[in-house]
Amino acid sequence: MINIKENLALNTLNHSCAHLLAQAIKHLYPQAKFWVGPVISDGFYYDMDLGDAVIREEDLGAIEKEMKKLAKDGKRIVREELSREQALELFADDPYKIDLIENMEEGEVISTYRQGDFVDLCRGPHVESVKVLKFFKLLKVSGAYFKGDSKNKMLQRVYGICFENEAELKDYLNFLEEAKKRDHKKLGRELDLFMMSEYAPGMPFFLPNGMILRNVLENFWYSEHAKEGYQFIKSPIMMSRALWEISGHWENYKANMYTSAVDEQEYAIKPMNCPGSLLVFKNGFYSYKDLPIRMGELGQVHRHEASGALNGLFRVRSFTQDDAHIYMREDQIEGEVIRLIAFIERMYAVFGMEYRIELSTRPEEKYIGSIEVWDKAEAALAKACEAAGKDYKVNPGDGAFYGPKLDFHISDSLGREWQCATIQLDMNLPERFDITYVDADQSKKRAVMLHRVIYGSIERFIGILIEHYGGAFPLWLAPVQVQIIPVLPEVHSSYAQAVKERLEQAGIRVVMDERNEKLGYRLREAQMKKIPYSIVLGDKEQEAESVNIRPYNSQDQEVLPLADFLKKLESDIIEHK
RNA sequence: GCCGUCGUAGCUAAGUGGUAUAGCACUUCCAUGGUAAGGAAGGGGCCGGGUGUUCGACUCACCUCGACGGCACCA
Repeated sequence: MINIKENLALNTLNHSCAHLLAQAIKHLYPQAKFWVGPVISDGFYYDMDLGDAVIREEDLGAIEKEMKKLAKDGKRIVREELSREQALELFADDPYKIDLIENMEEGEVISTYRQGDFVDLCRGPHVESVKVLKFFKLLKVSGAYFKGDSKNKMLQRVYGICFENEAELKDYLNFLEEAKKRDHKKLGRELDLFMMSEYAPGMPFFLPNGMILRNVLENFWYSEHAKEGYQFIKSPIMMSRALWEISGHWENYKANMYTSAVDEQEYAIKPMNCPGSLLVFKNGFYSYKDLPIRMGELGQVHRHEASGALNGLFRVRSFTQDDAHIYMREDQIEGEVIRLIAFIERMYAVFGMEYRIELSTRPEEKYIGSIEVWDKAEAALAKACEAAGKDYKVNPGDGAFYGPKLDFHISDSLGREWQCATIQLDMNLPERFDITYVDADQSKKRAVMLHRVIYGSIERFIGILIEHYGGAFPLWLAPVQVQIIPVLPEVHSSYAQAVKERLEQAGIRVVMDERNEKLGYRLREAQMKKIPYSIVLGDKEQEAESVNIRPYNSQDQEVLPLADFLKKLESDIIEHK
């Protein structure tokens, strides 16, 4: 996917288009005061204060029209440089621009760009003339906090995007169309995967079809983790306040926790799985030879996320982390992380997903532990990436307060990125829970702890998969794998039933549609449900003990002996096709 | 939480100050079909919830719940 911000020509074009937007808005809403209008990866936006006026989605057409008119006029875009005093005078009636000017570094060149009757404070660069701004589209409106701070007043933001030619714009609009078609909320309803209820906002209900998908993913997860030497646990959903005080969640995370009083004791529903895992580790007694201990848990957590943050399966209040905590010696960090990177890569490859890694390092101010330990931990993560032959981008200061982390961003079939897997070193909880092992010299040593997830959250990952595959799941994941359609239900049902049982015995998820409907009608439904294989059974098939197969989204028909078809299904499923 | 939009049948939507429509789905009947919709009849609604204005509210106002697009949040 194209990143407008990183493409110099498109960046400039979009930046100029933001100015054109502001100019058009100034014409239509003369009271408008402007804050900033930067370029982003998907175009540009401009933040503004319109007083009491409100721009709605339906007003965008009129603004676009004004923009086209101005672009056609073809005014040149002229750069002017001026002194601080001149700038303050020029924007005297605009408190937002004054704010910008006053926050500029002493000695910084102050420049403006003028096009006809509109002038804006700006570093540039810009295109020569508004004439080249032809292929743009205003996309959405929203509120946005002044300076991005929720304590501040909310401004209005208009988003748009601009391209160099018609075809590129069209491609982009098609991409938006396609993304909309794949919306997991829509497909989740159409394919009966999950539902939401106003009685449990942000807490998805899995329907039978979605439950199959989920079970397949979980079973795959368990078996792959078993191969990697993981042990599995299940810790309670609800634990006493005393535990959360030890972990620090009571102090730092209480606002997002669901709590309840039981027998006059306070309890909290777990927002994270680590404390439960730590209790299990402490329940044992480990020698240096036992480490690393890899302790996995598909743990359901609840977090009271802000109402406005909820979004289908992507952001929920109840979700299941495919969590694991690895307890080890300091000298094992690098090897363990290398192993994890390979493991994560293997898991994602099954879904045909590429990924890139970001390394987040020690925060500037709020962090625990010594700089030496941080440096060591960061170096271990970086070294592991290098040893694994993986490029990574450093996010300075973006680590958690308790340790540095590696984040994995996967890209789906539309090129959109999602942060899923994460590997986090934790220098905090082992202290708080006094996690130790016995070393070779009989002394107690502090164990190092790693948190990691691969799917991230099962719910969210399912949402991503739905959009990634557009609801057309590969055979091994599909809730229904084969739809059997007897040509004449009354005549061919017994053969169809025999085929169904044969497939079921082999563990294939199969349904039969013996409704009294036309063949074309039933076939159409099977296609709309995106079932990988529709098989049609009539006289010919019955006589030859064969099946007539039509794969999803294909016009092709193939006739195979039943036994061959079954063999093909079984091997494809094993290979996660 | 904030800004904006929205909430009518299982789904997608239309609609008006006088208790409501369509398509798909569903049920029944007819049609007995070979690769994307055969025909007919029928059932189905606290018009998200509450309060108010009104002779009368699905429609107007206010409150509330929920959803969606962003913002903030995602230690």
